[in-house]
Amino acid sequence: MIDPETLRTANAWPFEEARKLVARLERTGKSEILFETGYGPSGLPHIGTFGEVARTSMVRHAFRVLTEDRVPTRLVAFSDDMDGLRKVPDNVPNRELLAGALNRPLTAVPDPFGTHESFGHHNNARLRAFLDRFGFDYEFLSATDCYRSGRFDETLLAVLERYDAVMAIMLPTLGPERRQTYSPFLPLHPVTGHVMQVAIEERNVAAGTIVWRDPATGERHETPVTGGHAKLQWKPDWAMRWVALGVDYEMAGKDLIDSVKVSGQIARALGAEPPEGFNYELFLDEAGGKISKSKGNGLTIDEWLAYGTPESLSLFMYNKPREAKRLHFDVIPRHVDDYLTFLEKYPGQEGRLQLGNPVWHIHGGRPPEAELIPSGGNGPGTTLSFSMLLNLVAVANSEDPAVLWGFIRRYAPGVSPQTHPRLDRLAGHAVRYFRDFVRPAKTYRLADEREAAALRDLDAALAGHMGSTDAEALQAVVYEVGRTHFPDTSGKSKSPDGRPGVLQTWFATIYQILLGQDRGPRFGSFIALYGVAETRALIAKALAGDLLREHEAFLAERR
RNA sequence: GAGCGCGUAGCUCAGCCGGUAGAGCAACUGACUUUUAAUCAGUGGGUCGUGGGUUCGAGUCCCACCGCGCUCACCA
Repeated sequence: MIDPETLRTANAWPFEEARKLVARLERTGKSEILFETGYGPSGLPHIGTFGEVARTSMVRHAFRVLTEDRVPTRLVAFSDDMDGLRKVPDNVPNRELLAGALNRPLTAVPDPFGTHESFGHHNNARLRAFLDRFGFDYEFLSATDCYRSGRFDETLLAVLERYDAVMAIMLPTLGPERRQTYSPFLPLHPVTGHVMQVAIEERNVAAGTIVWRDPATGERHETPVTGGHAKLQWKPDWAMRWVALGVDYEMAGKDLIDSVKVSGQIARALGAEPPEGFNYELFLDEAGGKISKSKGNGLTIDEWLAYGTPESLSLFMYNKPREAKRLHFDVIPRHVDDYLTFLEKYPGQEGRLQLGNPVWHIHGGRPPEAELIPSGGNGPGTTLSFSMLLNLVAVANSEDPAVLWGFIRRYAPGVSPQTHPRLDRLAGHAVRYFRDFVRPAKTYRLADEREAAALRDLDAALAGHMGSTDAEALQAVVYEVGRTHFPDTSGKSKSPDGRPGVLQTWFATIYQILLGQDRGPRFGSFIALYGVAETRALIAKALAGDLLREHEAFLAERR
């Protein structure tokens, strides 16, 4: 139970939104609150779809807490699947199948994947699978079902009746030539099944029909506006849907600000109050420029989830929805770590701060306990950060999680995938990050004669330590070999017993030739964890030029 | 043209209901008994875009201006 005063002053944005709904409830006397998110099924669900549903769910949760769950709420994911197919998407198979179905409602277009009743049904199923994957609580609604079942009929007839008022709102928003043929109703052609964009010649309010002419044949048709024989044009459609379903809240991107305004006016013309709204900012690409679908500079949800957790993505969506934010790979590690930090801080916060903590909103008020690792003292421990993991993977120089875990355990004794399953998943993300960003950036080179001789000596010296995991002893071996081949004669560095030290060149050599990078781990520790035999094999491959060849093959394969 | 947003340390950004500016990274110093990764401790660094206003007090609220970005004006 949260203190009412704390709730009243909670100023996280989902609460600000929820308060708008409380006020609306008092105004309208409604007995439930309906949230809607829209989806256009001519494409697959994407990261924006996730963001809209996630954010709406956060508002919904804040509202439920604010009203102590005394007001029922629903979230409808509405698919605009009666929309006509405008062009053939280029990311589907059997494109010729779609080419023959242009202008037909998406639910009357064959499924190019051959798995569902129609293209619209296919994408609807993908949407639901997508939302289910994240555990969202929602009801799915199909526009086609709503139109056909008669659920929209009453409101459609109201649009017909108030046709002039709707036109008066729409016409000023249109260009001169579009004005000539504009109609809020789009009849379905009785023969071709096409969604027709034609002028309405007559309308018969009593019969509930519109009369139009087929531009191709000149034939006159009279079509009922009800029963799925006609649909509405975009903005009137949105308004009609709000009115018919009783939508109280719907977010939209900033690109839809004008549409929201116009649809709101239409909703009022139909005698209803438009829903409360919220305009979120669009995402930017790597360079802060706009995201263009054709350029493909956006980030897909799968890409995010390859390197980051779903919670980190939720955090990204929670943060500053009104600001344009860069949505690119490089923001992922930070969001993963910010999430971990918020989660760790949560239990120690007082209620007021907890309500402003993103994890409260991300987890519906019940964030899980943080996975801590021993911090040495008697304290509760600390979170192993993702940036640290990324460093450890780079140090481990391996895509094998077991090797990575070797390094993790060295840092945090007693920790394992069994005791820290979420850390294990993070380790998986770190490995992928290594593979896709760190490894490609490596540049191996061949050893020259002097370096090759040194490496051969190192190999021979290591032969006497097979099986050793003594990092210090192994480090001493590395230094001893270095002293022979790369002595520091300047006198600046010395060994503990006063002999000459080793040039940094020796270590640079090791890293550049064996690891393909300029810097690296303390090499004795690396050998201890990586294995003496494995290290010797690594040296052999380097001397044979295989590391360089393999890396070039790896790079070539990625292209 | 209309609308939305941004401008705070070298970089990326936090700054809630106004109360003398913070983090991460980078840099620098030191510790970890041998100049390397990591880790830990510490240091330096900011006219808070500009100009006004409200206020005892403004990064924070209001107005104007400058700069930057995006969106909409055809389709959903």
